[in-house]
Amino acid sequence: MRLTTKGRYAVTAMLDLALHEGKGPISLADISERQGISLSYLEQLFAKLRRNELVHSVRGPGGGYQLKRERGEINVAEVIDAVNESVDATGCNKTGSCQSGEVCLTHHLWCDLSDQIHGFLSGISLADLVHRHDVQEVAERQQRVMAQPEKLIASSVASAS
Amino acid sequence: MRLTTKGRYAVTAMLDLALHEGKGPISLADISERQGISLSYLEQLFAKLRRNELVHSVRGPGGGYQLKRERGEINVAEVIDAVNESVDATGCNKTGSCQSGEVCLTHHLWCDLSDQIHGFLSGISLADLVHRHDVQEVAERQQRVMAQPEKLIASSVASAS
DNA sequence: ATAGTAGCCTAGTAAATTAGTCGGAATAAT
DNA sequence: ATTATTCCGACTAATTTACTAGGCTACTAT
Repeated sequence: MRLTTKGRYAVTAMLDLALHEGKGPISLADISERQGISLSYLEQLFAKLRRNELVHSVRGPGGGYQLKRERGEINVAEVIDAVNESVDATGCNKTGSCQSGEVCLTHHLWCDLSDQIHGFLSGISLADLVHRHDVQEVAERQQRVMAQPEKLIASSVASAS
Repeated sequence: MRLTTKGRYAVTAMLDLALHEGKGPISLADISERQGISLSYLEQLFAKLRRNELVHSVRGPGGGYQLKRERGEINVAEVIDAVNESVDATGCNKTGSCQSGEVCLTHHLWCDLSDQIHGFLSGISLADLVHRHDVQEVAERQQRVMAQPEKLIASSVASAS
């Protein structure tokens, strides 16, 4: 099991889409700016999200991405699964062949842990996140920063040095 | 966050120690054989476990390792922490500086997930594992295999090819 | 004393993964 | 036609994993 920036980026980007729903397709350039994620990297992640039928793309100018399902029908676990291949904590992919064909001493423990994590994350939808206070606060801050083009340039210069 | 064989090996090895408690120090060679983990790799893991005061070592012939605390007083979370540095799911190490000094859109979600995982794993002690049916079954199987030296050689030859 | 058994320590390494970059299509709106 | 965007493939530096190799140190049994 691994949860790195890859999965975190995917969830963040999907949440960004959910927050700006109803404004037509959202371009990856917008998400890149707002969330501070490399555009090319986002492209790779969205290729996987699209293959997993989580988003729908519109090409050409004014194009971008939209959620393929309703916000309430997409949960965090499947977003991570889409880019990461599973939040499984076992080494044997739950097959039980961890120690030369047989289950290892701790196999069931990792199965339990996997269930725990999956249960937790699959119980949280994008709609749930949109309604959270902390998410709304951060989203508002990001709106304010986007409205100040000078600050944007200053911060990108600072991060480049 | 990452949970790989590293953390799994550590927990498995610690559980092996817990299962064979009361028989004096257990050598890493024994654990290596029983659990199918490379001896040199075990040495590296146990160096960390020792630094974190989870095990106590006895050098020289007949030496090995013993749990430093009672089985009921060592939980799975701290074993993983010892070799892995934390089961933290955030990218900022819970500092909240994920996006140029400020919290990112999904910071709190990862904090919640971290708490969830830590809560689950810290609630399971080595004693709990020792008493589980599935663990006892696997432990008995490992005892039987160890009692058949020919089979051991045959399986090691097979895995080497 | 000394041989042998263990733990201890450092260094190296192949393979995989991460988090990107780069360049160039294909597509659609103006 | 130009431009904005998704799409696609190849490449890469840095990091991590899961090891191996080899030598040293402490201890015990003989």
